[in-house]
Amino acid sequence: MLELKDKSEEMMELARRRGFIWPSFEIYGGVGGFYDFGPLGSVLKNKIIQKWREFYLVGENFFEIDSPSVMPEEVLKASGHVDHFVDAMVECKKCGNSFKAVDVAREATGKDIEGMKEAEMDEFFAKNKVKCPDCGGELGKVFLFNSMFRTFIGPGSQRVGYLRPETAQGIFIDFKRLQRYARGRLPFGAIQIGKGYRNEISPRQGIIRLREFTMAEAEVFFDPENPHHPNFSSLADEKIRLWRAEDQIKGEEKIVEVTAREAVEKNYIHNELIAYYAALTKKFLMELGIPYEHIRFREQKPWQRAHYSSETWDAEVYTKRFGWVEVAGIANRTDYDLSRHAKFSGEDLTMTVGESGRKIICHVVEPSYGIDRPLYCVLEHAFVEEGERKYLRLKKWLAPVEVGVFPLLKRDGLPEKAIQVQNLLRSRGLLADYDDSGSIGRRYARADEIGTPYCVTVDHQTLEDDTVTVRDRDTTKQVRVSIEKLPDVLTSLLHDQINFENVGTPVKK
RNA sequence: GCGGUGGUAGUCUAGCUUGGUUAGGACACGAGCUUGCCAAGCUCGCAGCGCGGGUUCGAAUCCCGCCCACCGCACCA
Repeated sequence: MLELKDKSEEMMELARRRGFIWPSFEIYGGVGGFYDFGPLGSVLKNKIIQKWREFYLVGENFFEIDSPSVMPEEVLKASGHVDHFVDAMVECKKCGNSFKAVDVAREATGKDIEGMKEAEMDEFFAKNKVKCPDCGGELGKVFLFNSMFRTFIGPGSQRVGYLRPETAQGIFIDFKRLQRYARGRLPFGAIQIGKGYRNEISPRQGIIRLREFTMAEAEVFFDPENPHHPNFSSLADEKIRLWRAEDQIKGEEKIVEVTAREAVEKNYIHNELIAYYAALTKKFLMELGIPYEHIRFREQKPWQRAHYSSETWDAEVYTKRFGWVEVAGIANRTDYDLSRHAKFSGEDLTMTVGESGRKIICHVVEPSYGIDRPLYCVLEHAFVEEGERKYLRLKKWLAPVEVGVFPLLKRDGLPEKAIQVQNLLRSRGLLADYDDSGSIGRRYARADEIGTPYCVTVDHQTLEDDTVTVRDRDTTKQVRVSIEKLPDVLTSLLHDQINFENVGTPVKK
């Protein structure tokens, strides 16, 4: 176990050193829960987002929108976040420390006061003569700490706003226009990719718990009388591993492996759309390079669910560092959000369906993904050690540098030729980096470390016949390819469309 | 938030106990030489005591506060 932890620490050190992930505000000492993506991390992150768009924008044919991160208070009152996104706290009048009211009560009296109103908590503390757990001082009144970042819109601090805790609300707000855009089609989906903000009391676990993070969310609107996905059959036979709430409650770590169809038939998952998106999520994660056995879906127990959810399945990925990590959640949000926004805004958010002209409030199934967490999982799973050789075995298409271009020697015109090759590759849309520093072996090692799948080397033979060697990261084998064919060959290789052995003449070591 | 441990170049680290060193090394990085394919070698170079205060003639070293990281607890809608 210790050894495994060292390995993931080594991976994080690599990520920091080579420009994937950096602590934010570092020269001012840093602030917990915030991270920057460096040059390589940014590309990697964007590639993950691009893949997600392939799944949801292209594959599902959903509508993408982009709405503000700052939201006026009314929106989040309606959504329930102002009231439910909170912790009750007490502050000591003497030493000034703040504590969770529930914890202080449990520590002092052994009683659970979860669910009480603030006034009831005040009464409870007074009756039980509860003092500050740190200094024994008098406790102040219970107050609610909301985990949303609060701000003001405009000068004069009149209008309260919050940084959005989820991108989803932006979609619900636009429902009227979206359903018109969909021209009556149901189900239809809308997606949004962007930052979300949660003012965590104590962020931990590096990039796993951030105060500002990127999420990719889809809201699938459907008629509650017809909760079917038109393409369910295309994923019905996909296998998924489920950890049901029932088994969790029994204390059993029992995983049932079923197809999406069986999950619905056996009533493990109570909604076909959820089963469909679970299967799609599994495919997405595997596409990023997460192995099947390291993916499971955990059903949230009733009391764990968000205030808006009637059923939630979390997609979890196994990591050495943090154990099972939630990377996506698929929730049945019912008509909660639309009903609430209809009520609070006074707008009609119903939709008319079918020949009967039936008016319905759409129900919503929400597949909601983090981007930062899967990115961590991708890095951790990609990091391999083969003796002294340590490198990222990233999926080829995911690598932030796709090709390294090296002159074998720094003379005889080889650097100039290599730069020409690099320019050719970049002009064809490939992320190609040039490196002429140190021995050729060192350069291969540098490239391997950041997961560069192919390295092209220009040697003396290049000057004679315009061919170069192409080296495969995983096997270190080389083939000789003509420069003319190089862009197409590399592009095909990156998308696993051809076999490395078949792209050119093998080079003897 | 609580308790514990820690913070010295890009990275890993010596020095801290017992205050006074030009703060040492290794790797990495850069320049040059060398090098016809997998972290070779040589020369030179860049670069550091988390932040703020205090004690002291003098602080990387002692004291206080803060920040950050790691472990455990709690939290994770």
